[in-house]
Amino acid sequence: MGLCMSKTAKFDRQKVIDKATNLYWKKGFHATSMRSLQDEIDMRPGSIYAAFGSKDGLFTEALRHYTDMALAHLTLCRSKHSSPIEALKAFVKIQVIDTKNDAPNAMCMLAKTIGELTEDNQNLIDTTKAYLGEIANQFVNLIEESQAMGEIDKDKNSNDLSNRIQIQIAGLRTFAKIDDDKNKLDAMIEDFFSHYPFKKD
Amino acid sequence: MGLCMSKTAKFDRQKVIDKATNLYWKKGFHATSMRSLQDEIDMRPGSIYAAFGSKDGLFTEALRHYTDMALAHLTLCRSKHSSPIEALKAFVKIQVIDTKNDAPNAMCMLAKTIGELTEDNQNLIDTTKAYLGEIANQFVNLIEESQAMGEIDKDKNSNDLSNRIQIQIAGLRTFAKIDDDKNKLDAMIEDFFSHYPFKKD
DNA sequence: CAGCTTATTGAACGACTGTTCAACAAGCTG
DNA sequence: CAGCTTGTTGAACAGTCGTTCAATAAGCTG
Repeated sequence: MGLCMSKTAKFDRQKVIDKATNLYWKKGFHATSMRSLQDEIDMRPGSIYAAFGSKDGLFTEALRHYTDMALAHLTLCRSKHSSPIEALKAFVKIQVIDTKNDAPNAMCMLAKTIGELTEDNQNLIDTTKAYLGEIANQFVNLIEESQAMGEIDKDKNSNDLSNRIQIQIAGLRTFAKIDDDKNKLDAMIEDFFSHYPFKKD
Repeated sequence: MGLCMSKTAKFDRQKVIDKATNLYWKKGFHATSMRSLQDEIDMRPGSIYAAFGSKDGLFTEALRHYTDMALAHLTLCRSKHSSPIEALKAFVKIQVIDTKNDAPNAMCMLAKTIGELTEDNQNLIDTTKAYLGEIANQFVNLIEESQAMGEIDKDKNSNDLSNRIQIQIAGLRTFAKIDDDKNKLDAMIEDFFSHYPFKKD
C-alpha cells in the first residue's frame, strides 16, 4: 500500500492562517463572519470546515499564529540587543508604536480576545490565557537574564516584573487607539523601564 | 390645548438603561442581541425602537450611563478623601479590584468598546472617546488640585499624568481578567501612586 | 362616555449566521 | 485507463440578526 494514494494539491495552509489571523485580529471574533473569511482566504465553506473544523477551530489556529509571531519578534529583539532589558524595551515599542502602522489592529489580539469573549467560549478564553502565559514566560526569562547581569535588582520578583510589562503593553495599546502620539508613547515606555521597579528608586 | 393628552404610563427609562448597560457591558456590543436585550429589559421590539431608535441608539445611552456612574464614583471618592491623590487612588482601586465582584465585566466598558469596534461604527467610537475624555478631564482637575496642595510636583504635566492613570486602569483591568489576585493588584496600584512620576524619584 | 393621541404589542421581513453534504474534480496506485 | 481516495465545491439548512408596522391598548381632554 502506498503512503499516499490520493489528490495532494492543497492550499497553502500557513498563508491561509495568516490571512485569517489578520481578519480576526482586525474585527474580533464575533464581528468576523465565516462569509468574510471565505472571501479573505479564498476558500469555500466545505474546504474550510474540512481543514479547521469550525469557526472556533480556525480562530484557535489564528491565536497560535499570532502568539508565534509575537514570540518571534521577542527573539529577534533579543538578538539585536546585548542587554535583555533593552530587548524587552524594544519589544514593547514594537508592540505599542510600530503596530499603529502595519498591524490590522492597534490592540493586542490576545488582550482583545480576553476582553471580548465570555464564558460562552470558555475554551477559547483558556487557550488565549495560555498563550499570554507563554509570552509572559519569555519575559520572565529575559528579566532573570537581566538580573544575572546585574541590570535589575535580584531581589525583585521576576514574575511580578513580567506581569507589570504585560500590564503596560495592554494599557498603552488601548491608549494608542485614542491618542497615537508616537513621541508621547515612546517617552512613556522609556520612563517605565528607567524607573521603579526596574531601576532603583 | 392641554400640555399632554395621551397615554402617559411608561416604563422606567433609567432602570431600563441600567439593565441594558449591564448586558452590553458584560457581552460587548456585537455579542449582545436585541432579542436578549428584550428579555433583559422586558420590552417588546416596537417599544425599544420607539424609545431608543436602534441598537446603536440604546448602546449610546448605555455608554452615557456607564460614564455617569464612573464620574459619580470619582466624585464620591473625592468627598471621602481630603487628599485628591488619595481620591484618585481609591477610584482606581474601585475600578480595578472591587469591579471583580459586583460588575458585569472586569473590563472598563469604554476601553472594551474602543477595542471591539471598528470604523464600521465610527460614531460609536467617537462617542466612546469623548466619554473617556470626560473622565480624563476629571483626573486632570484632581491632579491640578493635588499640585496646588503641593502633593505632586507642579512641573509635571497634568494631562500626561491623567493619561498615565488611564493607561494603568486599562492595563490592570485587562490583567485582572487573567490573574485576579487582589493583593497583587492592590500592591501594584499603591506602587504606581507612590513612585515616579507621582512621587519624587 | 367619546374622541384624540400616544405607547405597546408581536408577527413578520429580508438579510445574514455558522455549518452540512451530496455531487464533483483531481491526483495517485496498480 | 480503471479504481480508489481524498480535496473541493456551492447550494441549501435551520436558526438568528436588527428592524418594521399594522393592530391594539391605554390614558388624557372635552
